Amino acid sequence: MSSEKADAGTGKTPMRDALVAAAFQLFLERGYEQTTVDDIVALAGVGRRSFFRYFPSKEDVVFPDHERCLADMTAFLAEGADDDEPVRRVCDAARLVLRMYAENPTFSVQRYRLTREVPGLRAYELSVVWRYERALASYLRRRYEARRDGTLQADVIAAAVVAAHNNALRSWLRSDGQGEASAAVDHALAYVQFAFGEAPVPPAGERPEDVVVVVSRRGAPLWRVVQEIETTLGRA
Amino acid sequence: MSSEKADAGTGKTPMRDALVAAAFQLFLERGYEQTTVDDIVALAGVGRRSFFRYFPSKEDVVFPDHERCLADMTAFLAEGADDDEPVRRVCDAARLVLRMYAENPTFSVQRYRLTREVPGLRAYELSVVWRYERALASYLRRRYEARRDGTLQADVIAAAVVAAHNNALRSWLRSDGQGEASAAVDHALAYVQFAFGEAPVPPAGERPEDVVVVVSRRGAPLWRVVQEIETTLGRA
DNA sequence: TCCAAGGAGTGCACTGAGTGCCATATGTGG
DNA sequence: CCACATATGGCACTCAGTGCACTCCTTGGA
Repeated sequence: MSSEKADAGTGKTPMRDALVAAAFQLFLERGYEQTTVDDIVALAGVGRRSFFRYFPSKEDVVFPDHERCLADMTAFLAEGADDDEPVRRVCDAARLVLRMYAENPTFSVQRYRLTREVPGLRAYELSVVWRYERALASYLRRRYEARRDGTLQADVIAAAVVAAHNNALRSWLRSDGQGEASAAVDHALAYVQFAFGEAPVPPAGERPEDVVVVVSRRGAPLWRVVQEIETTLGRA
Repeated sequence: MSSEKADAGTGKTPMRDALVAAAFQLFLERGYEQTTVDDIVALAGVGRRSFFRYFPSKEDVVFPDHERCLADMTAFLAEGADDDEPVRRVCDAARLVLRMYAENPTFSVQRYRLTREVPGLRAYELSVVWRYERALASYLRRRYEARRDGTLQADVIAAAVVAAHNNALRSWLRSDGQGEASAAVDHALAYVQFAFGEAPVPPAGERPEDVVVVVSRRGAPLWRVVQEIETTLGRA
């Protein structure tokens, strides 16, 4: 009905936005810990109680859009429940987070500076990242149910994807949001995808028949063989 | 001198231990959030102010030994600054953490249950784990300075090692500390070591000459070759 | 034996985050 | 005009954490 909240789920409200704006203004000019919730609500011209209606804690106002992004990621993974290449799927899911950061470069950079300085915010960010990681891991766990060590692989790959994503994201944030963020993230994720045995975006024109391999001693452990290949190709 | 603190660095004092004991007794019988710092100091029979002398926050009393363990890990990595196989080194560093957990199985299991239930403690644990991960990552960053994408690889491998370690550790904790923890962790870490191209403990008797590989088209990308090998060996 | 000096522990008052409860608008449909 | 729900505000309270000053107690020296 038209009487429902027009922005159900998105979490966008004039009040909410006003609080975020007031909070960041003060955080940037005095610092996070030097700003009390009373300061924020005073500047926003609202009651103190309303702040905690919109944000369960003072830290939450710094990450106003992660809740929505996490929901997006969960939905994205749910619709790819039968993707052929699960690792690629979680990499694409990670790109959703990057996209959110890239939508507001200046805001993201400001927030990055804050979280780097303030230990409390860094800790809070960890718990946010942890939820993304768990979302990726539980997707992979479902996909790897049949495998031996499926949950182990799921956890490790999820952690690797998150680490690669964050490595690229942070280097982009450190450069004040200059340049193309997605290129760096693509590169980082391709590394992970390769390490865990899925092909990164297959270079067109490259067909299975193009590579012929002969291996002696079929019982040899895979790691030995790979080592040998690397030497043969001169990439060690 | 004999006048120095007898336990410099270890953080062990009668007072500290008494506080930890009192805290856990109350946490287990009433729950973490239902226990105030005043309750703890009352039970321990000490002044409230003393609590915060030994523990910067209420959460810290739940992880009384991680500070020391982190220092041990840093030292361990420092003395292996020229190890031939950095990945193995960080895996061994991770085993130090496992050892700390395994030294007090019942305590570790109790703490595990607490951290699983209480969101605040889970968040705090994340920041502890994060410090371990950063220690591993900065070791690897130094070792990989020369490599292209050295910091990326360092971050990803550190995250993978931590994830593998935690996967095995948690499954051990879930089983009430039954069985041999180190076996599961060894298995998990071997997976990571393999995925990132270092050989896990080389099966004795296995020599480079045992494996002969012939590859056509030396220009082919490594991932394609590995894929082919896997199919050839029937492990896909 | 007496006297500094320093550290360990304590008491007290204060700030600030977060919560529960109730009062007050501000609609909305009957 | 009346229920009724929903958004907001005010107030009082709990509790974590901090700064400061005070009391011991130990140790070492004269």
